[in-house]
Amino acid sequence: MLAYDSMGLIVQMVRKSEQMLKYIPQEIESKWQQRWAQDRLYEVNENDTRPKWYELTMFPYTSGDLHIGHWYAMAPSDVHARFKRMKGYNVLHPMGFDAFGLPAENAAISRGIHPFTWTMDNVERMRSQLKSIGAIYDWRREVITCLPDYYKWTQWFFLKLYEAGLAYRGKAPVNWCPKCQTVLANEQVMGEGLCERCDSAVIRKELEQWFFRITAYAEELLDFSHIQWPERIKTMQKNWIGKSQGVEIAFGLEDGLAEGAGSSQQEFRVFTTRPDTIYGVTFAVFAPEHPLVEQFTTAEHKDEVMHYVDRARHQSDIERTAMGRDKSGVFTGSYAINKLNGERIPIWIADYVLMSYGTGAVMAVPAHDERDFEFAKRFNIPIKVVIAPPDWSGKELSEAYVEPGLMVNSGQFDGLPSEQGMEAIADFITEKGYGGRQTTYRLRDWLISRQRYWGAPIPVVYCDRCGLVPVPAEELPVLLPEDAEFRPTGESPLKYCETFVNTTCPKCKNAARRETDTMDTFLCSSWYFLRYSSADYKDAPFDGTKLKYWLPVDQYTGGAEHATMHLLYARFFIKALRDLGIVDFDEPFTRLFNQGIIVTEGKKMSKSRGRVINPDEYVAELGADAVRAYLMFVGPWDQGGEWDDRGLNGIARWLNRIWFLVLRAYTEDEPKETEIKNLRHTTHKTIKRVSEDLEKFRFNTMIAALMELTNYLGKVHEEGSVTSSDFGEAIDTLLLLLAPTAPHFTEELWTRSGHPYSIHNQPFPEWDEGLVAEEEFTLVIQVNGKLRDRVTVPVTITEEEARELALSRERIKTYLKNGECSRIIYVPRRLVNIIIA
RNA sequence: GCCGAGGUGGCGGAACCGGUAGACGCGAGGGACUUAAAAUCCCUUGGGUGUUUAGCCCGUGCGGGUUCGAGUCCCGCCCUCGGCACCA
Repeated sequence: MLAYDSMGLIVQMVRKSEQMLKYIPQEIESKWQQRWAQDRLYEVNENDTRPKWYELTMFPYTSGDLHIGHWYAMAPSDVHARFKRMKGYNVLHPMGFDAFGLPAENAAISRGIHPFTWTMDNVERMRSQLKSIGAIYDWRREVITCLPDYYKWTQWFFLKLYEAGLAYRGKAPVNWCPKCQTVLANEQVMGEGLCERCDSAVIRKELEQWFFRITAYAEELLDFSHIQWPERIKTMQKNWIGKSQGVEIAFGLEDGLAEGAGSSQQEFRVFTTRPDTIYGVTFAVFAPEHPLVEQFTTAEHKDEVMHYVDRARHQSDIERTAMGRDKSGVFTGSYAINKLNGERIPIWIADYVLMSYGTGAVMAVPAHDERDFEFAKRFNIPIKVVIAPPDWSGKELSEAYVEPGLMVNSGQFDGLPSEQGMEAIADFITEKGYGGRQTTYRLRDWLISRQRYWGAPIPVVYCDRCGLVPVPAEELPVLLPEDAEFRPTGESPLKYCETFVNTTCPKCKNAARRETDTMDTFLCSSWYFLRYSSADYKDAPFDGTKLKYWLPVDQYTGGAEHATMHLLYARFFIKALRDLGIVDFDEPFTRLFNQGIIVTEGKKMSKSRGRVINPDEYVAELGADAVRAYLMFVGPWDQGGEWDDRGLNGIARWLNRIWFLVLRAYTEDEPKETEIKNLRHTTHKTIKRVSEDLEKFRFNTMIAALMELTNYLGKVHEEGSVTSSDFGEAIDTLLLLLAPTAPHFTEELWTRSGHPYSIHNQPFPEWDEGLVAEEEFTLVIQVNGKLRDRVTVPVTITEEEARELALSRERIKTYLKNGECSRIIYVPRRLVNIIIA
């Protein structure tokens, strides 16, 4: 036995030598990354006996540097993919770049760099940053959407959809900046309806553009029964598609008022979800841009109406529909006839009616619609109650009554509850031939035209003789000209690029002009996940055999901000391809998980506010593994989290403790059976927790479980209370459980502790339910629902024993003195609650 | 306004199906080691009270309710974040 003093000295010396053993990530991370790449450890192929698992992360836009938000998306999904890999799946987890789009063009305009150069420089930088994550990306499959090898097929898909009648040209009002000569996305229109680039007033302009007929799939897109997606996202898509059922009904136009062009129309149609209120119609309203407006406006109102229409056209959608705005409108001088009661009602135009929804005209029922009520009040139009509110005395309403009720003032339908009235009137209208039941969607067709350079050119030619001619597939790709000029005006460079515009007609070989619009980048991202299956395939967008093997995507992860755009477009695209016989599945992404956003100082990171965390310096200092683990620890992945360097230090300390634990010699000191049993129990419980957490993306609690195991093993190490082999087994388990999270760190420790390379080819540990099972539990004893005592008891305890034990406890007895025990509640494996009156 | 998510210590967050609130980590305080600092290790850490290793009271945004028992369920509010915006 050593004396205490010298014992202390030895401990000191050991501690000192440990410091020399310190975990230095810089020495191991690049080493293993190189080794894995050299050994093609993560390259995957189709000839594999394991079941396939396609785990996809939304590819990043090539905006510049990768920031911590990218890591927050990439690292946890890689952990999940690695977990699946260790669980015995043949895992495809690819990476690529969404490379077309506005920012590249803006950089070109403001800094004189060609968009291609700007984008590819960003790709280079982002790729090397991505490599530092230590993910299992199979880089042979990289996809970059702005390369001709890729966009050739984007164009090919366009042609396919065109042939199928799913792509068409049409006019659509858009946000148009007269100065920039470009269409603006809603988000590019600033508050007052000004262009974000040049501050000019944005107007609404009718432009001839290309559309995809996504509305043809509206009904099928509402069916989520074959995919496992978050409720949140499904609800958002449902609301976005906005199905509503009602009736379309014709109103007559009063004769003799129309003056305009020859064949004047005798009626018009409106859509309503409330046919039960049709007797309460006191006016009709048309959208200002409705084509009939000109026809039925009377001479004396012409000036006023034209003025209003013109004003509406100069307002953006945003401005026009801004909340809290007073209703505006003008009377046209014409009247319509309500066919059900023969009443004559004035026709107005107002900008609260949208041309893009329903028929562009509404029957207004001020008594039972808030907007119509407001409008009627403003212009002194009668308000006629046809659905009686409860306890209605026949008085005027102070606000619209929109709830169901009994029908009044409705002719033969009086007395019917409004729900029945809807059906009765719908039937009546159908019988009389006035109209019929109709389903309407809020969803509009997908506008894919962009008046910009940096996108895939729409492969179409306009010929004076042959008209619109699609470019034959063999002539693809229609290449973007390299020599386009970027003028600060923001005008579409293609329009002014003679060498691009001037071409020959594929049909008649005479001079013709190319379409100068390019395609929305959401098109590129609607099929990139197909390309990963065979990224270098030359004869088609993908190799059919490989596609069949990998697709659909088993697990997709990405931000919830894509709920109604990318995720909906991709679903549509796949359904369209399926109907064209190009793919044989219905949905692109079987499972979906949305991660939250990582914030600093409680706010979203934004480049403009200088609040962006760059991961590089943290990776350089503490290692990618620490950053990976930290990002998963900050909070539930779907809720995002707060970036705090101090928390990152905590993770680094934890990894250090594991480092010592594994490499420091273990000495047995009288191993005890109970301790060995306890060790196995704890280890297996952790395997279970970690496996279940990983499966469900609950990364934060998974890390906590591993920390607990580490702390426990630390104690065991100090006490030497189990055999060396038992301890070694537990350490191996810890490393295996940690391997998906900290791939470099665990590979180093795995090989250092004498195991053959590579830990990542090891199966994930399995737990033994028998070892997980508890032998004891803490029985809680409550009196009147308040915790008063607890005892550790065997799980085999019977109710009778538990009751007796509870009542026999000294502490409980003191409570029993104060009153009669009226009842005892026993919850197995939990508690005894004694009720004292 | 509507839809969705959320509100728990000084902070990030745990808590299965209604059953021990605060796991795990950060931060803070104290101690050990050190000439010193860093690093590391140990102890304490929701608030109050107390005879200070017992015990008791309060406590999960606010107000009610259901229940033997509520962070969890119900009703009514308040606040934060994300999305959508006159959809007939």
